[in-house]
Amino acid sequence: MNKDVKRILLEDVAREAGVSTASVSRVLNRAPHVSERLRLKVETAVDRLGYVPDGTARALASRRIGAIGALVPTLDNPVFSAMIDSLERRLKQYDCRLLIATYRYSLAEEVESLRTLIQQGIDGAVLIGHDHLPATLRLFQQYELPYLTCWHSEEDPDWPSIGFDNAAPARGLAEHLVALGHCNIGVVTAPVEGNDRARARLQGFRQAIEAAGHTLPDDHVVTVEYGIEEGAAAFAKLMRLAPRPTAILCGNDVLAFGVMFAAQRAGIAIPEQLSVTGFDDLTQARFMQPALTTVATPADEVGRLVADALVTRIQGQATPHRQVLEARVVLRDSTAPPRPAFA
Amino acid sequence: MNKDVKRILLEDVAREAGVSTASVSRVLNRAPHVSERLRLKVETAVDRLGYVPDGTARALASRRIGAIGALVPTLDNPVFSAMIDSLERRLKQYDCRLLIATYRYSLAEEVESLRTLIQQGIDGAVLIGHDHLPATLRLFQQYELPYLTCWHSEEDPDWPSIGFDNAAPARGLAEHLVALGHCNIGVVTAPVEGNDRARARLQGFRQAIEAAGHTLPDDHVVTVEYGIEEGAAAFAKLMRLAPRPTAILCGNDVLAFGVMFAAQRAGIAIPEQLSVTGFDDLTQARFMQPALTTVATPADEVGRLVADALVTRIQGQATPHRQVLEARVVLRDSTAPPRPAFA
DNA sequence: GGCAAAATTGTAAGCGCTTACAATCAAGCT
DNA sequence: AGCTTGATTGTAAGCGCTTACAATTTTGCC
Repeated sequence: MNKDVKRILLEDVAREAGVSTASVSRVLNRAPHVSERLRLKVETAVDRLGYVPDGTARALASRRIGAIGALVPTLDNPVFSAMIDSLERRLKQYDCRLLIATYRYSLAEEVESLRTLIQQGIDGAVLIGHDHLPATLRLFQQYELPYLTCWHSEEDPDWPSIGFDNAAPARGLAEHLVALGHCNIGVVTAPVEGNDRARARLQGFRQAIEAAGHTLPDDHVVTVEYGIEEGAAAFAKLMRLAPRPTAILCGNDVLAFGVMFAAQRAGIAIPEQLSVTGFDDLTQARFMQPALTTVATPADEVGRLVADALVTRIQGQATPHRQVLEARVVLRDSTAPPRPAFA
Repeated sequence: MNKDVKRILLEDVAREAGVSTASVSRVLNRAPHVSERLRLKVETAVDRLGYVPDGTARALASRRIGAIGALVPTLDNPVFSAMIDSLERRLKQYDCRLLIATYRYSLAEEVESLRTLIQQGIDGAVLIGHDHLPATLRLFQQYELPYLTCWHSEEDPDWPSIGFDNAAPARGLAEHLVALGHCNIGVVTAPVEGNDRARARLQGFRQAIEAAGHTLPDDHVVTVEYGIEEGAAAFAKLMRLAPRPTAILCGNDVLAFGVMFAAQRAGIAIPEQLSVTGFDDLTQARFMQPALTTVATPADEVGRLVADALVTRIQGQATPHRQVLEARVVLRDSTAPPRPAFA
């Protein structure tokens, strides 16, 4: 928007059409009680003049922005970029734009980013996960802003959500390993602080292992940042244990890829000598050698539903407080019974 | 922003501080000619009241938005999400937000998205690549909006750019294959229409091959959409040729992954029986078995520099019309001399 | 100390649109 | 025909901030 361009204003359209500015505004905003004749006159004038409404003035006068904010830990993670991608496409259908802010898994930065977004103007916001600072909630309340969380399924009156259960499929994965006969299982997890998804998955792993009468000692749980290298490093650490774990549960696919690559390099055969599982079902997972057993997360669906629900809420209508989608275990070829007493 | 919240206005701050609204505004906007005493009074009042300025009003009055738009083909591609990620982080340092719109490689949709962004308010925009419709340029000119393109290095007075040469490293890759002794080379490319990067890479491949006195027949060039599956399908198609190519140049890493996976599945050894190259150097590339020879693209650097340059331009200062960064061939283990007369 | 120039602060007019409310008009009744 | 009712359109007051311009204060200098 430039100050020295002589722009065509709503007022000009009104003059051209021989009607009041209010009428033009009504036509433009599809208000009820507008006669066909008026609409026609205005529409003719609009494209004769090539009028383009000014979004900032509209926002100020109407207290509506036409944009929502999305706060994600990072776009580097394909599950988030996939979700954002589908969210953005859907929002477009509602003439709603998308403001993105990342916070590198720092909840404090999340609050700050949210504050900025609100201040600059958004009609609503979506957050990832269930872990947030109290200040985040307060901002939403203070500004009476519609909001949603996603990617988890916690029941919480403060946080409406659209997501899936992270613990259950994690449990499923671990039960699968236990059923195959594994009793010495290692876990690679992302840092759980401020990351309820990672925490839920870890808990799911642990529950299933302990329910089967085995244990998950502290030294069998390796926490690393997100990344293939990090997964590889975690593998190395777990392989120093004696006896070596016969299976490794990973908090996400990327860590699993790292484990698999490192195992390959170390000459450890998957799944014969080591079973490995992931979580997310990135496209790559099916193509790994062997294909990775993991959990399929509905990234596209989450994005789409979040768009629908948030827009609905912004329009003042209610939407379900909690929508739980399915995240299903996908058994492939990276898991097998442990090798009989080799380790 | 909600209509029924009784919000604290700049006027309230002015009253509380016992100064005029103009003074408050000046302090808030770090204007020159403000005494220390005034600043102190205002700042005290601001945090006593917990005042938060209204972005929409500010935007309307000042004709500045505090946001830039980014138009990308898709966020599904990790190189773009990485670039956007770094762009967003850098913009945050300038107190500038990021609006994202995707257009699924449809230039017509790109124009429409840009129009929407402009209409709703942005201070500038960044586009991917050099291929755009004339209407896109016209929008920028009509609104006198600062803009930038990235991810390419074409010299063009209409399109300032920050990127890298796509053709040169592609040529480098092909020359490398030729030097190894390959003379029957296949190419897998993304659709080149509206995608100058893909086109430049393809041209680079062709130039090097023909410069070496070989040919690149039409049936040796397979065009597929982005995706691992698509890469695998392209592999299958190329392997139906007789004699089979001894090397495959891929337009990007993801296609190369697809080729590699399919080759593995087909029992064709890389690089012994088939050399493969990618483009982008995604993290995965180094971890493939064998590690993928590819081209490292400076996604983070592009994001950072785009933020810097765009903000500078928005402030009315000039920046270089064209910045060419380095995209370097990374030789790894997926290429080798062709097997002596086996095919 | 007195005056011009520079620095600081205040006044008030917008920025371009929406919308409450008032005014007008057509239609339906008795 | 006269009145009520509801649909349509117009009037004009903001939305909350910035900034040109005017007013005021301070500073520098002779």
